[in-house]
Amino acid sequence: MNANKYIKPTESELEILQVLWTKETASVRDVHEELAKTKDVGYTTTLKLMQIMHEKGLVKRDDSFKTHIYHPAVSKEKTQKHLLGKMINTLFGGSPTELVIQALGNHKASPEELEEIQQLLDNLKKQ
Amino acid sequence: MNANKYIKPTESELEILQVLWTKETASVRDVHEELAKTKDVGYTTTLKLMQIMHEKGLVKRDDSFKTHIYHPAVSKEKTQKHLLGKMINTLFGGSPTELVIQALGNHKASPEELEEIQQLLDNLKKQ
DNA sequence: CCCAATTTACGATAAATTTCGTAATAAAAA
DNA sequence: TTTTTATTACGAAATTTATCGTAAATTGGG
Repeated sequence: MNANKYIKPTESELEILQVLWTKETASVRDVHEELAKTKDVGYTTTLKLMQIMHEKGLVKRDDSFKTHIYHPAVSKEKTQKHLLGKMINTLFGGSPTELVIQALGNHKASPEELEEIQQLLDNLKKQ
Repeated sequence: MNANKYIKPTESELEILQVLWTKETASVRDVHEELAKTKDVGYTTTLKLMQIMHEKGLVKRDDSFKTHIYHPAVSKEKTQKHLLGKMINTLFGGSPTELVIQALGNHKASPEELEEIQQLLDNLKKQ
């Protein structure tokens, strides 16, 4: 039996996942150099975090070479869904609509994006 | 001079703010009884958290009576905006549209709510 | 006034997260 | 082979967050 319990990534772990979702595959150094662009942090800190993420099952790795190669073990979509759901509950009183309105009201979207949302909305209305 | 720096509420602090935003004004006991409905936690824990929130400037209080009366010092809207913005950046690659699509796709909304979003969308398109 | 009940203050501990130093290991270069 | 460099492993410290027990203060009822 696989418990398969959802593990909530911490703030720092999310930053690392972001990099891995983009690169799909990366060494600790790859990830660290990416993080170092926007953050002042030591190499071994990133290493340690990625090791912990491996223990938690947030990432997989190929350690058949000296330089281990990591890749995400949780999908971006599932993680987005979980954390979004949580935010809707703790910050928007359980109303996804309230969140959508805030998001659209406060953050600019291009006409193309608005059209994309329109189509999704049309689909939802049909059902 | 007032630094006026944004303070990110922790998970627990957000739960308390939720209550205060709804009740507008509340004693520690009021808040605690609300939290206790869904959470197993001691009274002094809630008290301590609210005291810390007061130090941080997240809540204000009237302590001219024995039972102190608290109320939020940060608005729901501003807090939503901040945390939503952060989530858009760290989890949705900076695209509010991606977030909206996730939210609408994964969380049911009523026809009335869809209509509300439609109207907002129409307004945004006009500009 | 005195007692019981409620509330705040305070401090200590626990738990989770982040940080990094040092040593061991492996690989590459000289 | 010897030396240098890069990487991982490990453990400990620092930081942040959450928890609660105990004591002091305040209030209202008897």
